[in-house]
Amino acid sequence: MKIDPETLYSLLKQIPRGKITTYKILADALQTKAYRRIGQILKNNPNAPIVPCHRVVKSDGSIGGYMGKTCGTDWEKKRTLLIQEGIQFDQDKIKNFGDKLFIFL
DNA sequence: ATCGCGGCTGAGT
DNA sequence: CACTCAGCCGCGA
Repeated sequence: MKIDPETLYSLLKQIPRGKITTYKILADALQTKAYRRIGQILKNNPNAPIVPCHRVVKSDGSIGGYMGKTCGTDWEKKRTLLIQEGIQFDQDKIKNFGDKLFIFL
């Protein structure tokens, strides 16, 4: 089954400031296993402004990548951006990761 | 149709 | 805890 980008974007937009989510969660919310597919959509995301890709991280708490050209190529800046969102970083991993996780109910 | 790749994940070593 | 391997889905060659 193909993933509906709109659905993916909708979920991302629901993420409140200071919260984050993972590919796994998104995939689960979409009822799919195409974790990677999600990443590819994000990098291709035509809705960069409404899709906070930087709020999507890997399940282990690291950023992962999100090098979408519309999202910016500066990985380091993203980390800083998240910090401004209220997320605390431990080197290249998120601090209190599980606590910041936003689950789609 | 097959192969390989990509912002990955989970289990195993 | 760090690294490796295999599985997952969609798309282009």
